[in-house]
Amino acid sequence: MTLDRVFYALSDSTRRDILGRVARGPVAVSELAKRYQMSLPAVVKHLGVLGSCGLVKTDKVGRVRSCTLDAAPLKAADDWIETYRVFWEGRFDRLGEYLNELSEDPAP
Amino acid sequence: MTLDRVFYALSDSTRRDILGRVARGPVAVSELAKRYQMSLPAVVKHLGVLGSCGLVKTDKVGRVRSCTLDAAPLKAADDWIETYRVFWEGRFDRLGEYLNELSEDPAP
DNA sequence: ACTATACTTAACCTTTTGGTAAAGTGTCAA
DNA sequence: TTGACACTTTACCAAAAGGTTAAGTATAGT
Repeated sequence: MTLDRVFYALSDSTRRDILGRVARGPVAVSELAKRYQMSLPAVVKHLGVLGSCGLVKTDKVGRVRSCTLDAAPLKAADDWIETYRVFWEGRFDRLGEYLNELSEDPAP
Repeated sequence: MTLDRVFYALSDSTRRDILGRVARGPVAVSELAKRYQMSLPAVVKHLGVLGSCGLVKTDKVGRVRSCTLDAAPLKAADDWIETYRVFWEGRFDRLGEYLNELSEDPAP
């Protein structure tokens, strides 16, 4: 599922850092790569992970590929986590309604 | 980092489904395993992933191990995602303050 | 004591991930 | 036109992930 890949993309600190950087505005791939102690192809692979779940869009003009953030998939991730908010907020008076939101499906 | 493991734990639909189940109350391992088309050791491995990042606590009494939800790590994940909320809500009037929240550190 | 239950552990297998190095391609600029 | 730059592609590697089966251990019930 898409949600799988979004959460997976977020499970690496380099990729989260990349999101932090592209959130500030378009960045070139090589510019981005300077921030990390790894080869450029490695950074490109991380961008591939972020791109395949839609978190980062790229646009190549000339020889420069610019990367920008698309936060829409983060909303999907947030919506999923949101269901559990009552548990860490301790609003057990609202627990019932939240439990009803949780699916009762047999298997995934 | 812990956040790595939390997001990683959430990147699998079986594990997310397990969270949905334990949220409803304590469940035994074998009871849980009945829901999935995989062997019991496979389910135990998923529980290991969920346990190692703190999302699921277990308590063995007799020969039965009961699993319960601990949503605290979800709050950490939510806090991270929350920083980006402005991007999918399109509140670009507030963009500036959110950008300041994003860390400016050189490398992770 | 015997047996079924509920895990637990171990060994193994395949695929995916995250990285590398090195060579190739396309574009800009002097 | 020549060279530097910005990727891009390819081939490779080690480790981790997700699953399997099979055997082992501890407890509960008869």
